[in-house]
Amino acid sequence: MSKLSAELDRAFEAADLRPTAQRYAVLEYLAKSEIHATADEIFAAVNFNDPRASRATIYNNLRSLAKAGLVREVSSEGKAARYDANLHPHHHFICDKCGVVEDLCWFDLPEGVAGAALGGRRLSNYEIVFRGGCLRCRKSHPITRARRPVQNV
Amino acid sequence: MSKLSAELDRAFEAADLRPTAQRYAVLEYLAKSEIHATADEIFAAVNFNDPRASRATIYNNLRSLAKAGLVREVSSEGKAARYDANLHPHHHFICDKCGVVEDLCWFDLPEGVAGAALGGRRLSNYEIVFRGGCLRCRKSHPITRARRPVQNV
DNA sequence: CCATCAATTTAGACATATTCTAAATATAGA
DNA sequence: TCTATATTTAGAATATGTCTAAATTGATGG
Repeated sequence: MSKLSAELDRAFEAADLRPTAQRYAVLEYLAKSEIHATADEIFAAVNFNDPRASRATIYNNLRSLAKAGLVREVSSEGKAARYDANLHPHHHFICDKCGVVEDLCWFDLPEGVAGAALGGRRLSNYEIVFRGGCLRCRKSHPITRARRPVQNV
Repeated sequence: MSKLSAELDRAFEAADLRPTAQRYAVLEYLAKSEIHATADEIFAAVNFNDPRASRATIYNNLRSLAKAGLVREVSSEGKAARYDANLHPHHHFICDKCGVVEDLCWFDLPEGVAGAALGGRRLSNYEIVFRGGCLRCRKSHPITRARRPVQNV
């Protein structure tokens, strides 16, 4: 794996976005963190050592980064939006029980499976959101099953 | 297509959820409406004729219905959550330009494509979220294209 | 190095969305 | 009917997100 800082620099370069200290800190935190943080968590983390970003700046940067495709807002059960660095494509898994959002390796949909459903719409990207029991929750409740069986995928 | 009221009755029955007047009205509205309404829109619609549901009740019922799987919270770019009746499985399409959320016909993932990505996680369900230009927006900007081409799916 | 311009940041006020609370009401089952 | 539980309610309280106007920063050209 290449060094994170180099990867972030490349991402800013490719997106043609000024890597200001605050904006960089937001993306860096999202790239390092596993938790798909809320704006508030990002605010706290970025300012942990040294208060140097206001709330408005966190929101401003989340928007500019999202617009550039470097971060993604992920489906959040609660009310606060959760954000995810989007440096590499990936799918998501959300635990029904504990709500954790996990990244899954990317795989393409096989060619042709979605064409009919999409009709004539122009497609720019897609992601699959899986739900079920995460490994941690499954361990504590090994016999839990989906109410209706889901086809093997 | 069977009558909606019968379908709603069956859904409540299957979910073992009391079909109170207010709860029924929320699900009925979501099932009829195409707009993936916010809590506030549901509140306004349900009370249009006759004020008979408070905001708290709308939220309470959205939660109980979501927990039972009869409605789904769909990814909302803005801040107010949007809800969708989930009586039949379907995927979603979100327009990059106008933000509209459209339902797409369901299709299964081909067997085996996701197994490796899921690891040992227990799967209860999944959905695919596609993004791009809806038919209406495409019509007004026919030459728009994805910046990086997306594989045909 | 300086002047200039546009982008960014900031604090805090503001607006909106959601949850909570405690009392009232409705419903199912005995 | 009686009882226990679930649901509903209005409004207060909280959480989340946006806006504003002034200050700061960084890039560019002279």
